[in-house]
Amino acid sequence: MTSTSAAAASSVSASALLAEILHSPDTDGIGIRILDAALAEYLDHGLRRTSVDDIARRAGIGRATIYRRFPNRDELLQAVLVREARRFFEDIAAATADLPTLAERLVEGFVVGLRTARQQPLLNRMLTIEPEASLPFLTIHGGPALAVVREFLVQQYLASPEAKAGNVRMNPEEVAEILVRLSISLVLTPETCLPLRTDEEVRATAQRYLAPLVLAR
Amino acid sequence: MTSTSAAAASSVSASALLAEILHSPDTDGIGIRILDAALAEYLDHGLRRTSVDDIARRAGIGRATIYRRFPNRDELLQAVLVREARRFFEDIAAATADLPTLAERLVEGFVVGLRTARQQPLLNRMLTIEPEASLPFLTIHGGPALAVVREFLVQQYLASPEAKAGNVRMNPEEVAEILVRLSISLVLTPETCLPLRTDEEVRATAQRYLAPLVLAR
DNA sequence: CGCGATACAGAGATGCGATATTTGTATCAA
DNA sequence: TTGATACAAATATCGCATCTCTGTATCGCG
Repeated sequence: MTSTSAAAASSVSASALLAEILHSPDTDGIGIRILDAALAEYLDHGLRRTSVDDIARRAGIGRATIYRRFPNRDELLQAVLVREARRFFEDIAAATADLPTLAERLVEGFVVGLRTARQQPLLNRMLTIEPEASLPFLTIHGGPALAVVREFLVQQYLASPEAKAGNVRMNPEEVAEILVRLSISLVLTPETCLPLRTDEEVRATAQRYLAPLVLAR
Repeated sequence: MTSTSAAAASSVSASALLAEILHSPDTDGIGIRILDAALAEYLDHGLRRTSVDDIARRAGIGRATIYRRFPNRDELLQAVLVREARRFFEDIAAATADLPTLAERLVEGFVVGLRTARQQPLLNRMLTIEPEASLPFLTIHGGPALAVVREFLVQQYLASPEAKAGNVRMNPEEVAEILVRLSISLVLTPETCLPLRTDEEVRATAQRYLAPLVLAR
């Protein structure tokens, strides 16, 4: 293994990567079984200690079959991460789809995003058992990840009826980035004096400190 | 070397650690030479690859002398970090001492804090050459560091004339934590869409997005 | 044709002694 | 109080052998 890197996406633009995540091609039954097995192995033994053989055995298929779907080990990991990211985005989108105002989308997106990220099994498992591999992609090499989530939120904001009506003064990119940075920070360093234990607390805190960002400038 | 850890401060309270930093005993000439030499060695070769011998040779003193001032290798590192932290706090305090309002202190503290952190030689050097050692103390084990800076900012806010007058509605701890989390995030992941290139841009951005926090709730 | 199984070379990881360095303490003379 | 030296124990480092894994090719099979 040379890189363990799954965020080699640094070169492509954030919006291109986001599009790839949101419209990732549906794989067939075997493809899903491979991704499921890979995810399970990653959770059990980490990225480092998971071999393609382990995944194949868990999926009950031949190792060659995996190489027929995925160019190499790293791209398989990439595919697993893309799927998790898509699920993450779908959760947020589902929770904010019916909200008309920008402020509501912002607050609820933060609530659901933070909760989902905090509960994300793979993310949290990697942070605890393989921080040396995962931390860099959320910090010093976190530009791409940050940009993708930011662009997704921008998309969500711009899709709101209020935004479509055209009376929005805030800069969606900038506000989104602030929210994403705070969320990442809270996932990486959960110890906080902010009331963020329950969803209700998160909502109230976001209401108080983040909702006003809609009016900035 | 067993820990490389300098943030073993997890057990002591943040305010106690802050007091230790702000009122760290002034060392004599030799003590300063040791700290200077240690800092220089850390910058040149990193924490991992610097031995007590290296530091002694650079300081032009005997190795035993170092052990007479500092219990062990780790506490020497600790002392260097405490001194850097004190300088960092002093920079912020000096820049905001004459500012009467809470909002001004908040904005200028952010401007100076971000600039100073971005330019901090040791911090940036460690993040680039030894991320595996430094990243955890700003992320998964970043609670203590976060709390110390937060408590310092709270102290700064409460020292403002406006706060002393008693008409402050905001929760200083919570607002401070948001600022610190954003600052750390920006240092760890400099890639941003926010206008934060020059001091003027940082000030304007803080004015727009952070100053309103004073009025929260 | 896609799958599972097998074989294979090259790369990379792992384990393990031997060696060298470093740590922390003690002791000495200046 | 300092610098120099000595010392044992703990770590780090290195070389080397071994093993595992990756990625590709090739087979027979349903």
